[in-house]
Amino acid sequence: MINIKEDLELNTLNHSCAHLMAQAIKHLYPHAKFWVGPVIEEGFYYDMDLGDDVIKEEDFPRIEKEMKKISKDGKRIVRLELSKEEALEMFNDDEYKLDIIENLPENETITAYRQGDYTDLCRGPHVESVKEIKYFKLLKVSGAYYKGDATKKMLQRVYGVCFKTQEELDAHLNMLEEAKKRDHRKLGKELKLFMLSDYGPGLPFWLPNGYTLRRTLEDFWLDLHRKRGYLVINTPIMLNRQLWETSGHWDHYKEDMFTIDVEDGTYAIKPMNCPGAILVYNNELHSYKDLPLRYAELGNVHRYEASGALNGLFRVRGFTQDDAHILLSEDQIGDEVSRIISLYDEVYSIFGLNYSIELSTRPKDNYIGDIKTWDKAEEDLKKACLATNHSFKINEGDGAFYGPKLDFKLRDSLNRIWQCGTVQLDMQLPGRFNCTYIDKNGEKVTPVMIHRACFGSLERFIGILIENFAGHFPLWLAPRQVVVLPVNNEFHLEYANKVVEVLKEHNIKVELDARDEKLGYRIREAQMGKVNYQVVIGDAERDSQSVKVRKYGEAEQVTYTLDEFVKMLENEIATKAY
RNA sequence: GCCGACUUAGCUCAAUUGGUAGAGCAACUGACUUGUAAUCAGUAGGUUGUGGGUUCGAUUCCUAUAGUCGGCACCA
Repeated sequence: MINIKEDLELNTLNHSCAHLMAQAIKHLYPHAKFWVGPVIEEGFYYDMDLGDDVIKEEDFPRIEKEMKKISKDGKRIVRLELSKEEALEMFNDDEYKLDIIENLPENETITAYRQGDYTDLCRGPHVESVKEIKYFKLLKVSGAYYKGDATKKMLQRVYGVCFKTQEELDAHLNMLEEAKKRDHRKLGKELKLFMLSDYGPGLPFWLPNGYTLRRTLEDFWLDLHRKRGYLVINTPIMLNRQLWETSGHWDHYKEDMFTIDVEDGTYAIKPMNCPGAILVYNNELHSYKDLPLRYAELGNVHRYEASGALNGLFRVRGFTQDDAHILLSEDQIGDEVSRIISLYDEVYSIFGLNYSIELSTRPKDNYIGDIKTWDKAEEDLKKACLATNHSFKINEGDGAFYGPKLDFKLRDSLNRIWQCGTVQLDMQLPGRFNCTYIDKNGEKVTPVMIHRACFGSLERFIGILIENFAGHFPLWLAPRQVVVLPVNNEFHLEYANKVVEVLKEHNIKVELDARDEKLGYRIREAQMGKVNYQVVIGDAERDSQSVKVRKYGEAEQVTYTLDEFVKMLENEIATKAY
């Protein structure tokens, strides 16, 4: 992925391209008014108000043509310095620019950039002349709320990208095409991993291959957490409304919960697992000696997500969180968070995934608890990051109402960012549910709770894995590890069956493909199905009790004894190589 | 939820300005008996997402609705 932010020159070029696009649009839609047009990680966009007009993707060629024309014309880009008064005067017919100017400090010099017949309010910098802006492409158009506020008017946003050379632009567009081939929705269908139905938007169905992969992932997760001292539990899928009133969810998130009315009241399908874990904690009396108590749960939750938010496995209405709720004393927070981060490191590195950490701090208004506790908690999270050698970005005011959190962000094949892991400190819920433990002095004390999930949700994480591996999973995770192909059923089926039996005895996920088709045909299907190993059985193999093996994506054929092959597979599975 | 686009056979896609839906693959049947990415022939498969409307006639135009996709907003 090309990261424009890292290249200041490219950054400037893209910003200038946004102006060029605005100028072209202004030529074609003279009544157009422009809000803001910043550079983003990959290119730029510009938000605009076109009145009753609508720009569609089919209009892009027209706009690009106009942009090229302006670029060819080669006007210089001139920087203007204005006082606030002059700026207000210059843009007096544009309520959007006036809005920006009015919010600028009183005595600051305001700059605008002029290229030919187009002048835009802008901090700059820009390239010297529009003729430098040559290799660009408009990519997508969408609605975008004015000031990002859903209660305000919706503007139109056009996205584009600009490069210094045609080659770089082509490479970028080619990369976008390639990325589409890794799309988990496409691969999920092709490899028969999961499906979706109109009868349940956002409620994925796991097909045999996908479910096999998912179960492997779950087993891996369970083993890992038991080894790390977690107690694995399972709590009900729905619970009485009163519980959600106590937890605060009924007030805050009622609209997002699925509810069921029955004779003895209203039940809500759980949108999260924490209240269940707390009931488990409260089931017995605890001593300070027992802390931290780590309850882990693969918890199936449901949330009524906005229809427009749904997206393959990335954003769904029913999903399984690899959740854990850790109850501990305040002085244990730092150590525990460090343990959690190192666990995430271990897990993500097994899959070869890169991530970035964001620390979300106390919201401005909507928070519970005292500031001192918040500050301490935020400090604990920071220290844990530093202790485990991680840098982090701060998301000011983005924490949950009950506590600050660390979010672990992963990227999909299209470079979109998805939150997967999370570590959230909660100084509220244990109090609401009267959780206690007995301290050294025999006093009842309220513990702190950490909510944490490493994958985030199995659905989302598997979506990321599908894209990361482009559907070719490491052997330990692969739902289809080996396919055995007898050349001729009449002469080779018996030995092929024996090979299958032996592999099954060693828990290898093996299939026999003895269909009445040519070998080339079956090979092709095995390759397209991204089966890790294909084993051909013919005269030579039968006579020497061996197997001829070809690895997915490789041309080389290697002959092993059956025993060697089994050992090789077992070794590869054990090392989790990818 | 909002803005825009899309929805045709199991899958991937066609169908001139509105003229009555086609192909490849898959499936099924038969022949072929196969050595590393598609053997050949035949058969069957569709109320064009769904409901209204305009029209002599709608896959095509209008409208409502559902789903999907790209963003926006949201994401406990």
